[in-house]
Amino acid sequence: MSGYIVRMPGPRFTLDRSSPVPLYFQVAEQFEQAILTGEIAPGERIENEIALAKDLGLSRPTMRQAIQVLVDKGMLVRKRGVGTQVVHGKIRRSVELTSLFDDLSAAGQKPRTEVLAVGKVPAEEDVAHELQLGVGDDVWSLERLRYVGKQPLALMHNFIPVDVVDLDEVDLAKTGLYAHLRTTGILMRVARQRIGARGAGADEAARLGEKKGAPLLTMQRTAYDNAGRAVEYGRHAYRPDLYAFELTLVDR
Amino acid sequence: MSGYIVRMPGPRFTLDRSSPVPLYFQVAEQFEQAILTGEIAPGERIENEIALAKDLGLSRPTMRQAIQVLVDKGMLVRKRGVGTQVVHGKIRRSVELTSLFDDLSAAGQKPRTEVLAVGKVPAEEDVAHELQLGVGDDVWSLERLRYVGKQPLALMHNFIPVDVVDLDEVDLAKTGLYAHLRTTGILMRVARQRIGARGAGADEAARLGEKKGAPLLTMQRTAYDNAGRAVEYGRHAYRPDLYAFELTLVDR
DNA sequence: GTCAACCATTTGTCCTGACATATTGACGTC
DNA sequence: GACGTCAATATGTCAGGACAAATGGTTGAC
Repeated sequence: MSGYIVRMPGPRFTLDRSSPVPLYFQVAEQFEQAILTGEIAPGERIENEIALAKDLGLSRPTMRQAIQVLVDKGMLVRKRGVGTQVVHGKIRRSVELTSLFDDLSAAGQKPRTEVLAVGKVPAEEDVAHELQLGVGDDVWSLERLRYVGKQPLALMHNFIPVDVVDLDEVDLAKTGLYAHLRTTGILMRVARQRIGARGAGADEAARLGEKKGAPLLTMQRTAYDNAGRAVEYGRHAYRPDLYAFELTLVDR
Repeated sequence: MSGYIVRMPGPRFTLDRSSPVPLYFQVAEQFEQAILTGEIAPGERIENEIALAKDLGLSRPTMRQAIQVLVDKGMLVRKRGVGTQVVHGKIRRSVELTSLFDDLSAAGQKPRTEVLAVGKVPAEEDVAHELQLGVGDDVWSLERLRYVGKQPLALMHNFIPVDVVDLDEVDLAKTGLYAHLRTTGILMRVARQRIGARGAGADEAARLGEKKGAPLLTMQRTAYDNAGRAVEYGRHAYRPDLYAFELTLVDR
């Protein structure tokens, strides 16, 4: 035998076939836990698909689907003829379809949001173009300033078509915009982002506690729902000393 | 019947079963072409999986796999009980495991690279950490300045473990670093990136034709090969008026 | 006329089975 | 001892079938 073989005949992997959670997902979740806790070490090979499937009483396609989930997340790497092993390096969360509010909440920090302005405005040309509307059509305009502790972190400006949601009755200081959209049944499936940088304007600088011309990290995002309809367009500016985008790329 | 049904019984979809290219990939490629050329319009529903599989003489799993490729790219959206349709909005390339050189070449522009310094240096702490080496171990250090036309665009600093590749005999002014790594059999499968911004230092500013303190877009990337071994760590700075990162996020 | 229940459609999940292909190590020959 | 060949192993691809679940329209009852 070459090198050490694997543990993980799956001593405490449990499957609930009566659960509505798909089997492949149950397996993927438990594998992810085992990797994150270090129970399966980085670089370690896991057992082959067929044996794993047999151990868990699953078919090979289902087992493959479970492994694929983690491969897509960049936690596992497959090598034909060799096996599947855990990637080295600490795992970072990849960019997902969530907002900064979710990010910070998950990180255990205390984000605070100040709503600067909410209201309906006629869409300018770029907004109309991104949201697939006509120039001058009414859209919600939402400007917010986000803090972490006492530090201003991000200046966010969102535009939403008026027929998507009604923002008047929402306390956006307490609820994240994306969280609210989710509760109303708006599911965002695809988003296109553009990340760049530029110098701060005078007004931005004042809001963010920076000087005019100070470097800002910028992000523009257009999000689309299930039906391919554009539901949100946002232009945001971040203080680069407090925020950065991390992402994991996987080549397939 | 609701709405219009679909074209695309696949008049000129061709499959080559003797080709080494997987069938699902052949189908995905031709579908992608049809979408990019507008032959299948945004918002349009495509035929259901079973009918498509039958038309092309494939099994449903294979057909699903083909569609999944495009769903992962954010070009198609599936809805259970309804069907699969083309996403609205123009499709942008998502971030992939390629370098700026590839990006610009593909865009038809003429990138030029000036090699500022190549050599072996002892790894500093952060470099050693990212590359899973000891502090002081020799690594290749590669500094390059990239131009588009006469405009300096990016200042790039890469670090590569000495046992991964020999950079002495390579003309890095003509060959992209990633392209060279690929030709030597180094395949990068996973990369973790961090995108941020900061003000330019005096030396950077001079190199990039900017003023000291001017906003720069920064990217740090650590790439891992098949075996999960760290093969490259790079710290790069971009002129934000000439470059931005675009990416497509897909929620699954 | 309104609303609930039903049903057809379509994707989601899961199974069994088979063969192809890349990789690695062991064996055997020179 | 060095090198090429072969076999074992593991993932990659593909087929065909079955049932579950969500969606949206239609039908029927009130």
